[in-house]
Amino acid sequence: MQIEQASIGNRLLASLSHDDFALFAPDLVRADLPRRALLSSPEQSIKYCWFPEDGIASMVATSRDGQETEAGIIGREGMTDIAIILGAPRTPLRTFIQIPGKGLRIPVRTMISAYAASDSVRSAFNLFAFELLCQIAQTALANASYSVEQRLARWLLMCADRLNGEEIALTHEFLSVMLNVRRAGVTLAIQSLQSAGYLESQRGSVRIINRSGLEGFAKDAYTAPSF
Amino acid sequence: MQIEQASIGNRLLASLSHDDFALFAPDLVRADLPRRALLSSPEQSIKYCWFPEDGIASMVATSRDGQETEAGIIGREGMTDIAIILGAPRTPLRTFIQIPGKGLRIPVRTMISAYAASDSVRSAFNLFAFELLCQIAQTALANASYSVEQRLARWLLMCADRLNGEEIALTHEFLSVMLNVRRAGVTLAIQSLQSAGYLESQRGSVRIINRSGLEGFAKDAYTAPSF
DNA sequence: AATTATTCGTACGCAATCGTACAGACACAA
DNA sequence: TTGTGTCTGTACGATTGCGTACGAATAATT
Repeated sequence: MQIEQASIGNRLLASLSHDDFALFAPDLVRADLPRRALLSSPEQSIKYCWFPEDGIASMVATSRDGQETEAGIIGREGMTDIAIILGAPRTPLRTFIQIPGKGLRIPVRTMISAYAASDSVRSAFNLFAFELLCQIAQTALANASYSVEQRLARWLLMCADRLNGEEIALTHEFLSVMLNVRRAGVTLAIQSLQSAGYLESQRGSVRIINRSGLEGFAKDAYTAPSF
Repeated sequence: MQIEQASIGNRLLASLSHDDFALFAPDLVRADLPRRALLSSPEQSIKYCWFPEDGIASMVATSRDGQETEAGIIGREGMTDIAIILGAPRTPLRTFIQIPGKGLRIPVRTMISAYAASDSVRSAFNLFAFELLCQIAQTALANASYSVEQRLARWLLMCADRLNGEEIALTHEFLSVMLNVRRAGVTLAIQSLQSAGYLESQRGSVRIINRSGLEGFAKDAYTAPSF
């Protein structure tokens, strides 16, 4: 009944040693991650950490006046709510499912004790925390320096890195919130990338058809992930 | 000859227990932090972690095509090169001194072993790492959502939080690099904040004279620090 | 099949910011 | 004092992206 490590699609969990994994296994539960599922928010205390196996979670920075922008995304390479392992009881960041999929969840308490119990768990998770920090810093750079089209290109590439296909199921409206630009701006940007031959798009979905071209267009807004 | 904890102006170090501090004390060296001093960069491996006591260090995200934007700042509330404690051998972020001051440095090796040796050191430093992550996420939000004037206001407030006076010695040119805007844009923004009565500025320096007014102007671009 | 809700394409004027340039003000050194 | 370099104020057109709005296309529902 317990989940076997070999069956796990999340790379962070899969990379753990057998002994380390045993700290998690008894409390791991696999579950679907439906679109818009709220995994954590500033208002409520965190119950579970999630390890996505498919789909993408989005970390969003918000301000009281209603602004919100995506700071980073998390897929099968990582985990949600890094706040927990870093010892913060709450987080100012909202995390929710952007592209549905499935994943494994574990109670916060188990997460904390596993982190405390093993040096190697700590180092694996700390490293992911730092990767996340760097990703967020890149987002800050991209938001300040690059055009809407380039930021969109970056975003699509980062999504594709974390998914199985090159098909990304999202509406323009949704993308506009992530990038903090007009919905109409997304439409134009997608058209532009499409007419350059990098994408195909239908209602509610975008497909990358020329990945290297898209990378070239995004320039240094996008840097390939280290995982 | 060893530095006494009571004499320390860095809050992260000062907050450690006596025993924890003893892990650092033998290798701590106080030194000046002159303007533009490079504390770490992607190209070279990190030798020391720094604990500023006065002055401000800036973490900058860069891309090969020459864009650079500040992701976050570090003053006496924290330490530079969080990468070290999170186990990353290198960092994509450049850290350098923006406002000169002084601080304490410690060899990376000592830092790592102190982190490994004590649960309470770990939790103090992890918490700072998370605060930094949140600060960077806020920067990403600010860059995407707020005007140059508001971003400038945020930045000045964050600096003032980490300094002793309300005097901030920086040129427009320098600020323009931090915020990734035109130098002329900074001049206009400063004039605007000045004519609203929030600031005084002279060549090479800005002084906040109405802090609460400035906070009101910055709106939710700025959130007061938790330290 | 008809109706309703979502999503997308497109348009328009407007505001913010850019890139660039140049001259005046100030600071420091010779 | 005079010169030299740095810093700041200002200008102007160009460009990007915004806010808004409306209709058309596509899905979902009755």
